[in-house]
Amino acid sequence: MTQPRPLRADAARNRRLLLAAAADEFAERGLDASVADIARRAGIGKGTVFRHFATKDDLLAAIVVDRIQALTDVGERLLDAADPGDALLEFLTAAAHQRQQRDLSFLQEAGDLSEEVTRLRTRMFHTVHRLVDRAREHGAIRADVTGADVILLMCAPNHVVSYVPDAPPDLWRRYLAIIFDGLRPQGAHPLPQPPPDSYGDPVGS
Amino acid sequence: MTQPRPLRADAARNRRLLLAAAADEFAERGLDASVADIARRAGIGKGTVFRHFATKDDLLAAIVVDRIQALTDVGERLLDAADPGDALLEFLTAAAHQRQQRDLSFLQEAGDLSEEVTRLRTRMFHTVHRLVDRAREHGAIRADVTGADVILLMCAPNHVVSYVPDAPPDLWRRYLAIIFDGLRPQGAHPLPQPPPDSYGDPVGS
DNA sequence: CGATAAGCGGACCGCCTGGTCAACTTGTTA
DNA sequence: TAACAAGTTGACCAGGCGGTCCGCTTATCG
Repeated sequence: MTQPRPLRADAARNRRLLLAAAADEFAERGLDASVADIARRAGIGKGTVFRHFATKDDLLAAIVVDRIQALTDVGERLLDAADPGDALLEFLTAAAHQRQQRDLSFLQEAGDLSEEVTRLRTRMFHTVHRLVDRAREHGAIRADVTGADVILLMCAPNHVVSYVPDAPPDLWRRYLAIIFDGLRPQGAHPLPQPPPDSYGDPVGS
Repeated sequence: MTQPRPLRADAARNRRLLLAAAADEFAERGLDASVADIARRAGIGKGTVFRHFATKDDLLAAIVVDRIQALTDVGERLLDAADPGDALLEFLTAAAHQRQQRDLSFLQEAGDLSEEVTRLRTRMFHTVHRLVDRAREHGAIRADVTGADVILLMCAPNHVVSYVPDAPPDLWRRYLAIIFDGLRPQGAHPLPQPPPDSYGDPVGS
């Protein structure tokens, strides 16, 4: 069902170099990183990039799929943690940690890259909803925030930090802590607007 | 000291159309909006754009200067409000409100556009620091957050909302409320990282 | 080893971008 | 109204982009 013939050894090596270089380049320069630069960084020709991935978006999708996959795994593993509040915080920490480089908006902006990305993202959103529901039932977060809220806020710590030049690598933890405090029930003020009704919601949930 | 000759009537009109079109276009498409599109939207020729502003960055700077100016005015007016906590919240509301369209990162990314932008931005940051200091002294926000923190978090509500397609125009208020709750002293957990030491800090303050 | 196809790479293409320019139009003023 | 400077414009340019292609290299395997 998958490829009948395995990659040639050098091709496999180049593919790894390419993915690593692309991840770095996207992380540093954002989505506008040029294919030529990525190829140069990987030490391969530009043509080789397009042999491995038909378009630049396909290359990006491959990286994004990887990240979403990893994050979903973390989330699902945390679903039966003892303390649901800690579990949610840990999940958000993992999410921000894997994105600690420049804000890529990996999970959000890359929405329409491919069917696979969409599918995996939906699955990840589903996991977040369950983590949030558990935390809410446990009284660890306020009653009026939803999974969609958390999904939207998930990227904020990285985004915030991206503005400060030469930021210490763990600065995002500070803003995650502030935002998470805003999600806690203690001292919560009523929210002025309803949550977005469908964003990030698994269909029918 | 300023221009000896006033603009011709049609030129002034075009300038206004241009600035309005550019603001809209930047708001909708972000910083990548093309000069040609802006000109088309304004109903003028592309050459005319460059007669009014030598470069695309100059055009952007003109808009940014305007926004920063307006925001600083709001902030300074709020400096002697009765309730410093409310004043800070109101300032953040004004900041998010003026940026309620697509996330432009006006204040942050546009850092090096011109000397004037840098100067005005520094002045605005100074105002924020004073608002935050007052709010903290008044016990309205937690002791461990700084002006730099608030400056960084200022854009987060807009950024967060920018991910949801067809968001209700006031949705950002919801996330501003959550983040502001995270800034309050009630139920605050200690922050894991020190604040950025210099970002947004007026020199020597 | 020798044959073969998988893999490689850089010249090349079309497109779009920010920016220039010289011919043309028009508001202003005496 | 006449004359001139201020303003307008779209064709044009160089540069960079994603993507293609074909002659060359090289890993693989009988």
